[in-house]
Amino acid sequence: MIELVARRFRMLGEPQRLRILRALEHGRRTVGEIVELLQGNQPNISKHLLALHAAGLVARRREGNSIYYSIADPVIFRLCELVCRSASQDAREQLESLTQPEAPTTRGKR
Amino acid sequence: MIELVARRFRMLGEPQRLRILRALEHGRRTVGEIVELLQGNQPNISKHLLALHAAGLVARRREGNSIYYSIADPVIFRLCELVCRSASQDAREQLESLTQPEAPTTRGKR
DNA sequence: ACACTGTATCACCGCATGGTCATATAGTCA
DNA sequence: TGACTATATGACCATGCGGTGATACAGTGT
Repeated sequence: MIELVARRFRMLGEPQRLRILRALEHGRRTVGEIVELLQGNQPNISKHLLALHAAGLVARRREGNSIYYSIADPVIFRLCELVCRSASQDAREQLESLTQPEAPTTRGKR
Repeated sequence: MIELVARRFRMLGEPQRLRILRALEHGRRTVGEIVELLQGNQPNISKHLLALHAAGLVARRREGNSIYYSIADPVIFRLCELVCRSASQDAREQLESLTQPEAPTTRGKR
């Protein structure tokens, strides 16, 4: 169980994959489109897409000669939003504690 | 930005770290307590705790000779719950599609 | 100062994984 | 069938990272 959850998180733990998911946020895209969009090289993108597909995060559909990928599990974006918010807040606090070393607040001591 | 988010996800992408976080879910614990609880070896646990601390996910407080770690960012558990739900649902669907290869439903084709 | 406990650090190994190039495969069209 | 496009696969390298044992460091009590 824990292993499964960890695998999912690991899937989201690569910047390139996050970029790919973001590229799919507003609709399906073919491999080629994503490659061009991210300025990546084709085998790399393809590999990541296959991994995401194996993890059940994206769906895959052949159409003619191309293959369209799309988000299969929208929960992804909620996850990213949560992490994003929390991370940016964290960064802000760290900045504060750097600029004003004296901070007798309750929630410091990180 | 994306790099930061990815780093957070990667932090959650190791089973051992998830176990550590779970051990902290209901309150702070010392390193030794966690080591004993997870049957791990001390340097390993210590390393993970330091990493989690550097990532801002756990807080750290010295008390006498021991060091207490605690959850710094409860959003972690919301993340885990979301992933957990989605993962288990996914697993269920995969099972279904294995047992009944004929599934003319709308949401198949994964 | 010494012994003792708890935690962190160092050095090392092994492995999983991302990036990349070359190449294979599937599909389309003539 | 053959040429062409789109995607996947294989082989390879480099590297990041987790696990582990030995050891250093910090705090406490005597």
